Amino acid sequence: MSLHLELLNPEQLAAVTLPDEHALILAGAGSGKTRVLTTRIAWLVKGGRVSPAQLLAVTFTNKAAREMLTRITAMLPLNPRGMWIGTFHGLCNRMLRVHHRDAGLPQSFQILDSQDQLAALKRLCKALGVDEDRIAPRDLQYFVNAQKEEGVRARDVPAGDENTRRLTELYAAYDEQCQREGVVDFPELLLRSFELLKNHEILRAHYSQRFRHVLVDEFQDTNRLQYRWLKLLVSPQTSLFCVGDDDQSIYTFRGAHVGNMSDFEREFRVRHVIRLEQNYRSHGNILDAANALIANNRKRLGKNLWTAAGAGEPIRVFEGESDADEARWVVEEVQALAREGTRRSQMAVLYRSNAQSRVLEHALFSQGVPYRVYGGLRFFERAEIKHALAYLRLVALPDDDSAFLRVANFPPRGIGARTLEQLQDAAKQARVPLLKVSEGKASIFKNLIEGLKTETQGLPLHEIVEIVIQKSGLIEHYKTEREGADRIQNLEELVNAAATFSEEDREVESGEAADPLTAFLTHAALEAGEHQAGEGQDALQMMTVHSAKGLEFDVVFLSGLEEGLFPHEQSAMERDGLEEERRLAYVAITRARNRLYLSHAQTRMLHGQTRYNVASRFLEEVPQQLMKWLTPRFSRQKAFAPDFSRSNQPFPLKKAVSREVGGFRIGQNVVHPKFGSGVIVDAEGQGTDARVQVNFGSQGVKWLAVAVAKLQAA
DNA sequence: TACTTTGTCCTTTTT
DNA sequence: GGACAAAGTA
Repeated sequence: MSLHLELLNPEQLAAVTLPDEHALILAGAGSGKTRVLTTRIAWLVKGGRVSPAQLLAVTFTNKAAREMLTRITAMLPLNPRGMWIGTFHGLCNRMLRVHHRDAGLPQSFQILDSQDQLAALKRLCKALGVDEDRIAPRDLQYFVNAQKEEGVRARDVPAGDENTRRLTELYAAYDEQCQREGVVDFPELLLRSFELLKNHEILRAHYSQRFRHVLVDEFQDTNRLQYRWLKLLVSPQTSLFCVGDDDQSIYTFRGAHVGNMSDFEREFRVRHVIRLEQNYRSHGNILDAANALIANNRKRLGKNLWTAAGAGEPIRVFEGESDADEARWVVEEVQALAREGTRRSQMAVLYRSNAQSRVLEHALFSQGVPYRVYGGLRFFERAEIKHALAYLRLVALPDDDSAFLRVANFPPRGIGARTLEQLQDAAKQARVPLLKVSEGKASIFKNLIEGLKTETQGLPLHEIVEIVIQKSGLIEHYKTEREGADRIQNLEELVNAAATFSEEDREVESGEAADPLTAFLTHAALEAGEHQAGEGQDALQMMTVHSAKGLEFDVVFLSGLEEGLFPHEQSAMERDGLEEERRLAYVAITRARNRLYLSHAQTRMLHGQTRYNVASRFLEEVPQQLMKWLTPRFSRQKAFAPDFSRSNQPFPLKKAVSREVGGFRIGQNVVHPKFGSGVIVDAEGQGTDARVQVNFGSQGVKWLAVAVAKLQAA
C-alpha cells in the first residue's frame, strides 16, 4: 500500500500535493487525470489532513465513481462508508433521503428515469387534454429539464410567448403531479438537493463545514445547477479541486457549461491552474494530429499534449466508394490485425451516430468477426425489468401512479383503458393515489399489491423480488409468449441482482436512510446497469464517439468522416456547434494508443436515401505529413468538385460528382423564377422522377422535381 | 381488444 | 431504412 508519488511527473505531483486551496487542473486526454484525483485523496487522508468523512468527490458516471473508489482503497485501507464519493445524482439522492422531511419528500420517494418521466408527461398531457400537435411531450420534457438544470422553477420562468406560457403551465402541473405521487426525476434530484441547502442554512452550514475538500471530476461537463450546488457546499474552510479538460467538452447538448471552468477560476480567485499536458497513452503522430485539429478552435483555455514515446506509425486514411465499401475495408483490416496478434477487444470502431453501426455490423457479421456494440438497451431499461420494478415500486410506495398505470393491466387482467380512465377521474376528484380508488374490476389489482406488501414485509430483498415476479403473474405471462424465455431469464437475473445487492452497496449509495427495497429501486434507477452482459469473447468494440470518451484502445478506426455526418449537419444550427464537433473529433483521435485509422465514404445510405458526401473538413485539418493515404487522396472529388472546405457556406455537403439528374448536377448554380438563384446540393431519382435539392440561401433549401420546376442553369 | 397498416421523424447520452 | 406511434381492421 503506497501512493507511489515518485512515479508522478512534476505537474501531477504538484496537483496531488497542493496545499489546502482551490485549484483548477486542466487535464489533457491521457494525462493521468484519475490517477491525480485518487492519489490526491489518498495523500490528503494519509497525511492526516482530513478524515475520509470530510471529503466529497463527485463524478458523472457510476463507472468513474467506482473506479475512483477502487483505486483509493487500493492505496489506503479505508472504510468507504464514511466517504461521499459518487455521482452528482447519487450524492443528491443520499442527501435527500437523509433530509427527506426538510426536502418535502416521502422517505421512500421513487426516482423516474427519462423513460418514466416522458411517460408521466404524456399521461399529464392526456389528462389535461393537451393537443399533442401543438406541444409534443418530448419538447415538454426537454423544456422541463432545461429549466430545472438552470435552477428555474415553473413560477420563476420569465414571461415569454404563448408557447412558453403553455409549457410553463404544464411544467407546474407536472411538478405537482410528481409531488403528489412521491416521485422525482433526474434533474429534480439535483434541484431539490440544491434548494434544500439553499433554504436550510443550518444544513448548508453543516455540510460546507464538514467537507474540507471537495473534488470534481470532468468539471467541463457540469451544468450551471451542478456548479451552484458545489458552491453551496463550500465554506471558507473548504478547498474546491476541479479537474477537467475544456477540449473534451462534448455534452453542451445536455446542458454542460464549459464556462464553469473560467467562472470557477475567477470567482474563487484560483491561484493554481495546473496543466497536465504529458500524455501517457498515444504515440506522437496521433497527438500531433489531435493538437493540430483542436488548434482550429478559438474558444480554448489552451493546452498542448506531448509524449515521451516516439512518433509511432503514420495515421492511415481510407476513402471508400460507399459506406459498404468502407465497412468491408474495416473488416479486412480488423481481420489482418487480429491475425498479427492484436486482440479484437483492443480495437475499436468509432462513429458519430448510432445509425452508422448497421452497415458495419452487417459486414462484420457476414465475415464472422466477433463484435460488441455499445449503447443499446441496458438491463434495468428492458421492458420486463421495468414491469417488475413497477410492482416493486408500488410495494415500496403505493402513491406511485406511474408504476400503477404501467402494470395495472400487465399481465392483462381485464382492466382496460376505460376502467383506467374512470379510476383516474375518481383519483383526481379525491386527490388520492390510483391504488386507493381501485374498486370493482381494479380491486383484483389492489388486492394483489396489498397482498404482496403484507407477504413480503420484513423479508430479505431477494425474496421480495422473487415473490413479486412470481405472484405478479409476469413469469406466467412470459411463459406463454413466443420470445418470453429471454425475458424470464432476465427476471431471474433481477433476483440475482437483488441477492448480490449488499448492505454495503446500500450504505455507500444511499447512506443508511433507506430501507433495502427502496435502496435497490434507487440503484436500479440511478445505475441502469452495464450496457449489455459482456460475453467473455474477444470482440471488436463498436461505439459512438461520445461513449468512447474516457476509454482507450490500441487501434482506433474513426469512420464516416464526412461533411454532414461528422461534423454533423445539425451542429451548424447550434451556437459554437462546429467547435463542439471538433472537440468530438479530438476525443475520438486521442482514444488511440498505437494506430489510428480515419475513413470516409463517397456515398452513404442515410434515411433511406443515398447521399453523396464530401470528405470531412477535419481530414483537412490534420497535417498531411502525418497521414498515409491508403487510397488516392480525394481521387474522384478533386477533379470535379469546387473546394467547399474553405468557403463560408457551412454545409454544402453533397459531392459534385458523376451523377447527372435531368441535365443538372450537384454543385451546379441554378436560377428559379420564384426563389431566385441557388446551388444544387443533392439529387435523387431518374427520368421524370428526378428531383434536386437546391439551397436558395435566404429562401431556404427546397426539393424540386426537375420535370416540373422551372429551373435554369445559371 | 388485439393485430396490422400507414405516417412521421430522424445526433450525440448519463443520471 | 427503420423505429415508433397512431389510426385502421377483424
